[in-house]
Amino acid sequence: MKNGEHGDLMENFRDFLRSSGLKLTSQRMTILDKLIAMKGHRSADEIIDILKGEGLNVSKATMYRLLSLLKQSGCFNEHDFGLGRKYYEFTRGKKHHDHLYCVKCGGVREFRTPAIEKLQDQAARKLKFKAIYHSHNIFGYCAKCVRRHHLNRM
Amino acid sequence: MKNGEHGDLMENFRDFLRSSGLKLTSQRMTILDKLIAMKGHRSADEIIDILKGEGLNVSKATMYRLLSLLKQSGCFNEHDFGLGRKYYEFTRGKKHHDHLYCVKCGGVREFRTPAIEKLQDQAARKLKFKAIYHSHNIFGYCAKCVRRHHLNRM
DNA sequence: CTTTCTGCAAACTGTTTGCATTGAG
DNA sequence: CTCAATGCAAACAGTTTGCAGAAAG
Repeated sequence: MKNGEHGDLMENFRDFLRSSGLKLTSQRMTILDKLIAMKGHRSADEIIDILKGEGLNVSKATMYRLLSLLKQSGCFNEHDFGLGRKYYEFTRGKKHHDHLYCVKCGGVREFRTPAIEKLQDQAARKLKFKAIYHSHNIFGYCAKCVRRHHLNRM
Repeated sequence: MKNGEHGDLMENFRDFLRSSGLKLTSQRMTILDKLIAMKGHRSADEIIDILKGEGLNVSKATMYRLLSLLKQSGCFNEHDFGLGRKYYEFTRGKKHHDHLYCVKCGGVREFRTPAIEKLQDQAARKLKFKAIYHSHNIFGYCAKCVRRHHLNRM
């Protein structure tokens, strides 16, 4: 039995599989193991490539099916930044947050502003709109890229 | 010469075409004419279907190319709600706004909360992130669908 | 007349699905 | 043993592109 967030993920996901009558295969264990190691926001193809680099071949079909289960189980979040592909992120039990996407390097950073959530709930309520979830993304240049590419004066 | 927002759109877009060395064809005029009439947020396919219903056949290629130009010229906005297709909306000179998307009927409603924009700018600045634009979407049930489908107690 | 526009079909990208084989419980 | 997991290739949806003929400037 593994420790820390690794153990948590395994346990949560195993519970989810059991209660859905699904199976925890050795391949799923191996992939999950590596998914935790690669932090951050990744697309399905990126993940497959990284795994291949580590000597683990996973078919697209299997990858997409696994990501779908991880999303359903709540272990992973799926994000759409409007770039034609989806990005997946291990929740690590984090609270909901929004994203800053760097258009230069593709890096993703998170931000959390409870005051914004409150205001947006108010806005929805005022229009009698029953909100379920939201997606709030800011696009621009991350600190690193601003420095590296002299974008200060833009 | 047409009046009101129609005339404005035509003039803006004509200027854009001229300054880019492009041509204002009769087909483009006709389509723009009808695009103004169909208010709201529409996907390329929806637009093509509506036009076909009015006896105007436009190929996908032409539609996508025109939408791309309308976006570049600033006459139309393009939105991605993470649904696998893009939606286009005539700007009508409106200020930037965010969206409420109804997962039941697909309807889109706008909201504008300057306080949120301010807070999000602050959040970005705090992380030394140079923001260019953002997209903020709330998903849920619109007032009509809540009433119609008795979703009050959800 | 030169260059862009248009429609068609083919290409492309990310994702999903059908099917035969493999493997977990 | 039974039902789910896997890999492969084919299918899919939205969008883009190459090309030949039509039309704008």
